[in-house]
Amino acid sequence: MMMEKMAQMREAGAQGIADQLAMAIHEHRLSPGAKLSEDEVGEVFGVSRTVVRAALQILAHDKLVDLKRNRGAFVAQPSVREAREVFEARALLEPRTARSAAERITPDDLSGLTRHIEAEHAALAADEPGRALFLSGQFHVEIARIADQDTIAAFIGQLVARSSLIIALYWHRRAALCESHAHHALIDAFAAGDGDLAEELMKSHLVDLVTSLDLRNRTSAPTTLREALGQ
Amino acid sequence: MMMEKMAQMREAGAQGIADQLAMAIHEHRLSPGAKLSEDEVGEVFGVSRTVVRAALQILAHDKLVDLKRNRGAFVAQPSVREAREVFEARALLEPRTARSAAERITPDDLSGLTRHIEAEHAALAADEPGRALFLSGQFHVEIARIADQDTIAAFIGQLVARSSLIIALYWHRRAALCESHAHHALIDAFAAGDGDLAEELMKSHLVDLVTSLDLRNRTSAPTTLREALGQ
DNA sequence: TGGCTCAATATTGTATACGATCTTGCCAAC
DNA sequence: GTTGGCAAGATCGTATACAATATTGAGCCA
Repeated sequence: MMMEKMAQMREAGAQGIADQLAMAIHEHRLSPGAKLSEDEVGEVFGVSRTVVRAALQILAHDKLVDLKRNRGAFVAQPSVREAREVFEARALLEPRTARSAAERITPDDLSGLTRHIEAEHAALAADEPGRALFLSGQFHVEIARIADQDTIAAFIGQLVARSSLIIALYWHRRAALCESHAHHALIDAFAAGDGDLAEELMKSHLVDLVTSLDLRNRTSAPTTLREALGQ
Repeated sequence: MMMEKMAQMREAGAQGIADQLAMAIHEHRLSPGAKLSEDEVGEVFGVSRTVVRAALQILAHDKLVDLKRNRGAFVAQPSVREAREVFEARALLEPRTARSAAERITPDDLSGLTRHIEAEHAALAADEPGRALFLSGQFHVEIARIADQDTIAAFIGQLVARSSLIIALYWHRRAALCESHAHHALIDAFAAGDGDLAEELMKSHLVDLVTSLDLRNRTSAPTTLREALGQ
């Protein structure tokens, strides 16, 4: 595991560093509000601030970090409003994409998805809930890839990553197993080539996700007193 | 007009430069395949390569420019496949967003949209078809803003900009007036608060847009012989 | 004359240096 | 004791310098 990380570090470059930071955020190893100092990140990855800044800009564009002028980069803290918007966008994109995937899925894709879920279970068994969450998100991206829609897949990838931040901030109900069940049901629909069912399952899966959050309008006051203890 | 440009230049910074380049691309003043040399752009805007690189990265992330390692930045040349994907994504996002907009539009929003269309007509009358195309695209973004969905609006903004590149490459039929008519019809639906109609109109408007393109699968060979005269 | 190698040039990739801005802690004044 | 300002430190924003890579043209050989 340590060696794996070292190898990833060598493949660096701005995009590589951004990918690793994004994964750390996605796996909840970096919490919302955490400061990402340019010097510190540069030291960790063994590069200069120039490339670190490029990486942070990439993450800022994906709304995973907030870039505050002359103050630095911080892991983003999506507002309640932003959280609703993210899931609204997912509700528009993912159900119809799941239908397309069901209509054109191949046996290879299907076994790939199955392996994906198995990896997710393994992560849970290994007591790595962050990694399980990441894999659970990638499941959604994979569906878009199967639907042969790279552009939509890119959007969903960004929305899924932001969803991970939203979950870190607003998670309420325990529903890890529920997630897994929904994904299994989707795979069954894919295997049956049932587009209608896949679309409907994805739709309700996303509704379940939102329902598992606590998006009551508090956390809007905190802005006044400097992130309200967030940072 | 010259003064306006100078003023925009002063508000620069990486995002400002990216915005201006994006608008130039959107207005077809920069053609697909055009090279954006760091030194040249830096000289034009009076900044160093550092900030130019940041601007180009922003545009690359929006898929408006291609960043080729050790070769430079070029205005993107979307493939036929990418073109189809962009309009597929728009078809998922925009009709339902238009419905939401119709359901919550205010009189101020409505007059704003009307002024928007008038500006588009004025640009056409002034023989600035590029600017008219840009305004026509912003109309779609404005609808998402009226629907109170900033996240979706950002996606649509990116897709609209890429659509402008696609139009530059694959435009076939003259349909400038047709566009205008579709937007007028949408405004009427908004004024009537008719969500069903707005959704349906947007759906067919997007279909019309795709239909006006020539997306037959040629232009995949050109890749071989270096942009095939594109650059 | 045609093709190949290699050097010269140009452009990007990265690091470092310097200036600007913000934070923070201290001290004085009320 | 609290508040205000000021100075020292830290961090970011930008410019510049140098290294790496790709392109181009000339010269050489077949």
